[in-house]
Amino acid sequence: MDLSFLNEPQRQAVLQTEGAVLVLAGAGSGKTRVITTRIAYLLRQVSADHIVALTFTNKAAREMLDRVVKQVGRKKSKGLIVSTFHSLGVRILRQEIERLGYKRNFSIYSASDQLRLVRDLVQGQLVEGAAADADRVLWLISQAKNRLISADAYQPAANDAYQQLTAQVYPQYQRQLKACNAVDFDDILQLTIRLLHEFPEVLEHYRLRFRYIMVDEYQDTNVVQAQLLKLLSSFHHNLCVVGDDDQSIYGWRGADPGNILDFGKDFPSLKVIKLEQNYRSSGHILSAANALIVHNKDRHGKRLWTADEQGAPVVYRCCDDGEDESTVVVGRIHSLRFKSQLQYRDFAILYRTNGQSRIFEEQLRYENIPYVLIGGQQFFDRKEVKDALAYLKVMANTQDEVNLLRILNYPKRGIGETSAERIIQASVDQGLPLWQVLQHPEHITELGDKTQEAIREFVGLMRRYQRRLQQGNNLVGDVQDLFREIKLEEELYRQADDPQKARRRVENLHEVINAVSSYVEREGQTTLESFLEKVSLLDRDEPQRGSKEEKLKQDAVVLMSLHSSKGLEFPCVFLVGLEEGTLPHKKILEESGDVAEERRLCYVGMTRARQHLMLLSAARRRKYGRLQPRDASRFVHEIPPELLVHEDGEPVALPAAEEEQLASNFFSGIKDMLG
DNA sequence: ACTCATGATATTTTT
DNA sequence: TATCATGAGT
Repeated sequence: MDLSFLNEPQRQAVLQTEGAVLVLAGAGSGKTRVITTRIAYLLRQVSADHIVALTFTNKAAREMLDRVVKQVGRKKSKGLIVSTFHSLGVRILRQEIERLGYKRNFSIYSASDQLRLVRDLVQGQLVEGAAADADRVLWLISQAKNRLISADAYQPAANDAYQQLTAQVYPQYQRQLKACNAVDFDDILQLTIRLLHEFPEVLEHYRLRFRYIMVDEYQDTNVVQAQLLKLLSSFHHNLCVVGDDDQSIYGWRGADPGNILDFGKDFPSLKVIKLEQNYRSSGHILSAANALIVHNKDRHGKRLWTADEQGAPVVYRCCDDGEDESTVVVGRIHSLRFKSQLQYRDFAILYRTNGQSRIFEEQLRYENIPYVLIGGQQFFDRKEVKDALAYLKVMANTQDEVNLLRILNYPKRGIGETSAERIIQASVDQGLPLWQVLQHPEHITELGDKTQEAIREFVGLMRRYQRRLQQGNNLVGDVQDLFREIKLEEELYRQADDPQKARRRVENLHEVINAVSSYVEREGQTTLESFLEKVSLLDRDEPQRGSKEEKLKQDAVVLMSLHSSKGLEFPCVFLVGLEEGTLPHKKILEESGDVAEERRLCYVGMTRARQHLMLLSAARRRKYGRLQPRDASRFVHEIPPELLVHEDGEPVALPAAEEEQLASNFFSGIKDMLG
């Protein structure tokens, strides 16, 4: 096998197939290439179904699989598992979950489904000192699950009212989920672990099968995932993890950088390989990034280098205010686009919080520059989308009471809140699931004739479509007919105050149908269940309209948060809002004090840049309507001045030389067009 | 059941 | 400043 296209450490990482291996892969060091080549190399010795590669996003998984298929062909890669942790978990659960008392058609609850459940539970509780704050409770439950703390084992701190409330709600929440035959995101991993722990034959099956395990972005794993890996690799012990401790930016979500720092403790015979040669950024950019990250303690320690040129210097500029900052950035985009022959899509504006995008959007729109915004409110979080999906979810799992209640009277069909209350009461009294109770509205006393009729009609509708969908020969058509019959579109027009908004919502509704349609086309799958599973695992990168992937293809300036920029690269990056209180963020300074993670975030942003990197801050900024003075971020000061060109508020207009260059490029462009 | 006004609140968000 | 959730009023 030809490995000459790899550098020495890369080659080592590929060839070291046995035992525990930690590949410390710096930003832009070609780690995806290493992983895919490693898989290809393994495939020469073992069959595909003994190899599993885990990633964090579906997109990464898809890309990885594509590349492997390209290298070794479809036939040899058949049976290879390349998936996210969660997909692997669901796969195991669909097979084995009945052992834990769930049914195989369990639903996966989204954040909003969860929130609805918790809200109802919290309302029933009144703990002193805790306002009924479902968000916070849900967050605490999730944190607990991420640490593998079960409902019974949860120990609230005596002085924390929220934790006490959580202690009350957590077990109830878990019971409710089970009653709905539903699992939440954290459960997917948690329950998988439970299966492996409690049923040795299940563990035996998988640990025997998985002879070689590889993990990407290992710095982002949490305790549960680390444990899962330990279990799965406990027979063959061939576990290769790839990651970069300097890019660990999801600590707040339960990711434990300790996993990558202490990996050797669990695997004493560990081989460590460092990939430090960078193939992405210019020398200046790497020097500045290295200079920043050395301020962190507790790291494996890496120094990125490049064989390429030093390139353009990294520029820092302190602007007057936010407005000024946006003008400078947009002005620079204009000039660089001509000077360096860049397209719009080669520029990225990165910020700490999504709220910072607005001012740049305004400026870009004013200058007629196309842009795409990544992040913010997600497609599947929109109300109209959730409502539409709720119908489908209930058809797939009639025990899904959260969604059943959501659609019971939407669109309005004459089952008001009081009626709903009575139905719920009846369900509790009779000890039957809601769906059962609804089958016989006449058994519920106190329900008016009209309401009973409405319920009968609703149930009839649901069963009719359930039957159609189960036949499964026209998924798209069935969904379309359903939405038409319940008049969802009309409802959207009726609700909205302005027609603009309504049209946008209807469009989103159509996108749901498109999503079904493109899913059927792509996967050749036609069951409702499999579609819902895909959607629930938040495969937002499914190349449908509005996805991150699709957006990045257009020729438009990209705006996004630092978090969502990880894994991407751009010829030219603007890192904006480099101020104390924003990056590092105020909340961090006040609460966890984990400045190191903020520094890593800044580092991630800087290392996205290939040729041009500009850091910006503003001396004053409008915040919540008030103009506040701001200090430049400590991170700016941590980069030695000789690695950074400090550019002070000189006029935004182009210097004459650039003007000239611009004109000459313009003319040569015209010449090209004329042939 | 729907509208309107008030006030609290304002990180990041791979699955 | 913008948004959203909540509660009073129609």
